[in-house]
This record gives sequence, C-alpha cells and structure tokens, in this order.
Amino acid sequence: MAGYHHGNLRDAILAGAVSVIARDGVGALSLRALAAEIGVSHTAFRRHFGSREGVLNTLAVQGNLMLAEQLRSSATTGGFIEVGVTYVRFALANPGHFAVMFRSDLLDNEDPELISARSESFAPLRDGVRALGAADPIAAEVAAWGVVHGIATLALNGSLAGALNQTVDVEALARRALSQFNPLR
Amino acid sequence: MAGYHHGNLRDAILAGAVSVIARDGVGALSLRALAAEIGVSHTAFRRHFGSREGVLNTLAVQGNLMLAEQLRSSATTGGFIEVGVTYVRFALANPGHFAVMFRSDLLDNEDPELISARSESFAPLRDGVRALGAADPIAAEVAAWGVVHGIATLALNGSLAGALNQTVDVEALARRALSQFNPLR
DNA sequence: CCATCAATCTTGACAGTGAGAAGTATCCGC
DNA sequence: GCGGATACTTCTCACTGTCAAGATTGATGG
Repeated sequence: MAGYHHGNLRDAILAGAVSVIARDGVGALSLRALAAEIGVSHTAFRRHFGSREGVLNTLAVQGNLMLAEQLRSSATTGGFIEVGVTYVRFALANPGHFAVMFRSDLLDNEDPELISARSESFAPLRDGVRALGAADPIAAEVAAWGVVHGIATLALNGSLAGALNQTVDVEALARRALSQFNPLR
Repeated sequence: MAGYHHGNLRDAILAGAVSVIARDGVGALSLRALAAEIGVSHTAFRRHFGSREGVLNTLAVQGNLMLAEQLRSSATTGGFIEVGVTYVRFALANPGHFAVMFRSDLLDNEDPELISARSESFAPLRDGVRALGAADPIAAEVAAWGVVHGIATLALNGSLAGALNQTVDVEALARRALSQFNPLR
C-alpha cells in the first residue's frame, strides 16, 4: 500500500485535481498537497505528466473529449438548442474540467492532442448551427457558441446569480436565452 | 528617487500589474518581480493593498467602473447592439482588467466596492435590453450578456481564432452575432 | 527652527510551491 | 534469479506571498 507502485497514480491525480479545481479554482491546486493526500511523494506525478502544465493539459483534453461526446449524443435527439443546453449542462456538471479547458494561459496550446480534442468538441455545435441554414452562418455559429459559453462562464463564477440577485436554474435559463435567437434572417 | 517615498506607488503597481496580466495572465503576476521592476521592496505594496487579493480587487473595481462608463456612454448614442459591441471592445482593449473582473476565485466578492461597481457595470446592458420590450426580459438580458461575454472570453483566450481557423475582426463579428438576435417575440 | 507623529517604505524570516538531478525499489520478461 | 525497464523517493533549489518589527520621510503645530 505504501509501496513504490501505487497502481493507478495517474487517475488518482487527475481525479483529485479535478475535485480541487471544481471546489476552489485552478489557482488553489497544489500538486504537493494533492500528492500528500494521495500518499505519494511530491514529485511522483512527474513521471506521468512531466509538469503541472502537463496535468492541466491532460484535464483539458479529457474535458474536451467528454464534452464532444455529450454534444454529439444530444445532436442525434435534438436541435441546436438542445446541443447548446448540453454545453451549459456539461460546464455545470464538470466545473473542474471546464475551468481548465479554455485557460490558454495555463496550457500548452501547441499540444496536438489538445488541438484535436478542441476541434472535436467544437464540431457538433458548429454543425448544429449550420443545419439551420442561416444567412450569415459564421455569425450564427459565433452567436450560439458565445451565448452558451458566456452563460456557462457567468454561472460558474457566480455573476449570473449576483446580477439577477437570485439563485437561478441555469439550464432552463440557457434554454430560454437560446430561444431569443433567430439566425434565420 | 531611491528614497522612501515613491510618490505614486499605488498607481505604479496597478499599471504594472495590468500590463503583466494582459500579456501573460494573472497567474504570471509576481508582486515581488513587479516591485523589483518598480524599484521598491517586495512588501511595499502591502500598505496600499494589504494583500495580493487586495491588488486584484482594486483592479476588478477599476475595470468595472471603466466598463460601466463606456457602456453608459455608448447607450446614449446607440441601441443595445452598440452597447454589446462596446462590451466586447472594452474586453479587447483592456485585457488586463477584464481577466480579473470575473475571477471570483481570486477576489473578495464581499467587498462592498466591488459589489457596487459590478452592479453599475451591469445596469446599462440590462437597461438597453429592457428597452426592447422582449416577451421574456430576463432571458433577453441573459442572452445578450451571455453573447458578448462569451465572445469576449473566447476571443481573449484564442478560442475564436482557433476554431474559425483564422484571425478575426472580433468587434465586427460581435456586431454580426448580436444581429442574429431577435428578442421581440 | 524644531519636535513630534503619522504615513510610507525596508529588512529579515517563514512556510509553501513547482522543478530538477540523482538515487532506490518493484515488476516483468527471460 | 537475473537484467532491464518502470514507478516512485530524496534532496536541493529558486521563487512566491505573508508577517512582524524597524527605519525613513514629510507634515503639522509650537
């Protein structure tokens, strides 16, 4: 148990990191503290991730792949509104991953895995909007992505509840907000 | 010059911090390095800001007040689309401030000054949307705020350029995206 | 002119952080 | 049961923000 081989240190670190980030933000993530909690030395993670940036990159890739799958799945049963709602739901359900995925200042943005995962997660939203046949498809894409990303971000940092001065059902709110939207002319 | 009284240390720290954050993100801000660059000791900032959080809080208040004024100003000459575009323009023109304003994990969100500045900056956007007389005013507010905030965020972290696979005129794009918007029914 | 006093900045110390080099234990194929 | 590859440890380093205590300066009133 206290031996040299933990068994699945890699996953333990990722799971622990996600939980800390979800609770207190990525700035509060101390790999030393996390290692102590898991019961390994403070440099054990280096074999698996290289550096702190490596841990965060892995989380970002993971998050984008998870998001991509959920978006694809909801695209088969619903229209672009459901895809958008799924985007927001993912962010609220996986705050630890979401908090890292777009933090280009903390990531190695040249990492091919990350680039690939990102394009994979953007595709379903783009395709859902394209299917609407808007007059200005790029504007429609950007608007749709912007709304759901903005709502997710503002909800996670407490701005939505603060500005509306109440606790809100973010998912329902996202659906209503997406309905304000009329890309067809 | 090398004396005990700098003259305007407070503003020098704020200006330096904003510039570092704009370039490399808030995580890259080292108060010690900044103090050395300015030519004071590494604890000189404490008299003015108390702690690192105090510096960031001051920047967040400052940013919200600047944004509030620009939004109010554009509200007198244009409709809600122009107000929205101004939101995006502010973010791009003041990335150092914008990067801090919504980072509730780094701020003292109970600070009365911050609370007040935030409500001041949200008001013009809310009022601009309200004037449209949408059937679901809250959804319209959230949608409008979400789009501009999402676009600003995605543009600043490079996601927009990455996904669209090109450099983009974000301000023009924001205007087109806001036009996809139809809160009246 | 100068004595006080508050405001401003410095010095020195501390615990915590990520990174790196070098070493040690365990597992697996043979 | 040997040898090499894999997984982890130890020790050290530079750097960070915070804190307590002390030094310097500018302003105010006698």
